[in-house]
Amino acid sequence: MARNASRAPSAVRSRDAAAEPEPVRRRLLSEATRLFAERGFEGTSVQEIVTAAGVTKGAMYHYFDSKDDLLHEIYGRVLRMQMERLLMFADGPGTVTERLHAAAADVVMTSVANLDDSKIFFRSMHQLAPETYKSVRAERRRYHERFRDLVAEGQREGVFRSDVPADIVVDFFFGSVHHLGTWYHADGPLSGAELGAYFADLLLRSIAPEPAEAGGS
Amino acid sequence: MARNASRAPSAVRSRDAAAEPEPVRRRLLSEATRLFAERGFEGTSVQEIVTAAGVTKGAMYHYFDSKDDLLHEIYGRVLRMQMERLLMFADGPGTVTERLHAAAADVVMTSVANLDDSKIFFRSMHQLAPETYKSVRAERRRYHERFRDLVAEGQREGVFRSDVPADIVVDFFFGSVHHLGTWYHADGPLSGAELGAYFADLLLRSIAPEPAEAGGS
DNA sequence: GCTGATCAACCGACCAGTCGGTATCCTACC
DNA sequence: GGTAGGATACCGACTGGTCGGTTGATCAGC
Repeated sequence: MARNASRAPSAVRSRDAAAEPEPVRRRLLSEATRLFAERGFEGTSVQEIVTAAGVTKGAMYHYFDSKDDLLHEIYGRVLRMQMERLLMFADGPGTVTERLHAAAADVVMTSVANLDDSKIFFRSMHQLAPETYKSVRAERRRYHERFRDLVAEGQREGVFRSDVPADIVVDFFFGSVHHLGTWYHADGPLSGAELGAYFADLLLRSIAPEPAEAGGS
Repeated sequence: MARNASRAPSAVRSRDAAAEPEPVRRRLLSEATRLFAERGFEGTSVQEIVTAAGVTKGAMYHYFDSKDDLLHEIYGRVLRMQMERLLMFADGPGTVTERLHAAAADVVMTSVANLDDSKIFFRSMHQLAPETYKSVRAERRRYHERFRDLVAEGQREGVFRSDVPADIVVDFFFGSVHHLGTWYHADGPLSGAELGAYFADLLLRSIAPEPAEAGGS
């Protein structure tokens, strides 16, 4: 399994660390990510991936069960990272408005920082085997639910409007986030942080309560 | 024998329109749309498409230059329809707020009414040949630009906030729209019209100017 | 000298596109 | 009103090539 993936056998193994900055498994993952983002999952052959990583198919099938498994691993990494960061903000300090703003801006920033992952996610997810596909969707759903709970919390407190279901707000917002891969360019005039600020701002404004508007229940 | 697939030709060709509800070309397009949405472009073989349409490959290559061309035709139909509807609202009567709201709600409704097209669009666009890809993107850009001009018009009039660039507002909104295909289900509790109303409302609110807040120019 | 890591050659399945052929219809001229 | 001749619509076997995955051999470190 992923035995050597995490820890570098510092001493003898690869004596010159610079010669092989990434172990084979990791190199396969990052090259596959790049190629899948560029040409799609079906448009990339296993041969292209292993050539890019400087190994042969035998090495790839030593570390991964299948091409499908490779894609699944890419998804797993992204999902774990995003969930971890969301929890950090959602369960952190501050008002619900501040926490939602921070989480929203953060997911935009990490999405543009890992734009290849964003491109792959929705373009290739349906290529996974049905079972794998389901597990990825389930994890994705858990993420959305935590985000939705944050919105619902603000609605209960009365700091967000309640006349739009929290689920719809979340789908609305994440549609925008997930589509960054189709138009954002890192070499454009807009940094990830700036874009995150804009997006978080648009989200918060769209669910801000009416300031005047007499009435309530 | 696929001869019996379409009953008509025996007597008087297909003067009786009901005998063959869809001509071959149209049947190929609609079956291809369904299958591309279900399995992706690369995941669908030409053989599967023609079998579903009840014809053979010869028929498909009689009407289309290539598998690529088939996808291009699907895109062309969608793009023409959407642009036509956008212009109807954007150049129609009403205040800029009313026109933007109507256009936004409409594009959501037509997207869920043709959900297969939505699914295909961003999942398979990059599979097109480079030249075809460019022309589709160019037409898509023209659509976005018209929408952006509508937002910019409201900003100039002062009925929308100007502290978020109109381009970003449009990318934000269309991200949400384009992702409907990944989560919306026609048999869910939410009709296309309801969803359109919610989305258009979220958009309009996100760019509504500060009501109180002394000072704006 | 065993074990995990990696290689190179290979295989069966599949796929987009081609091509020679057939059936039906349209037009025009007799 | 019969028919020749061209055009249109469609068939289905075939081809050249690619792809995911397998296998037996080899290499390097303990």
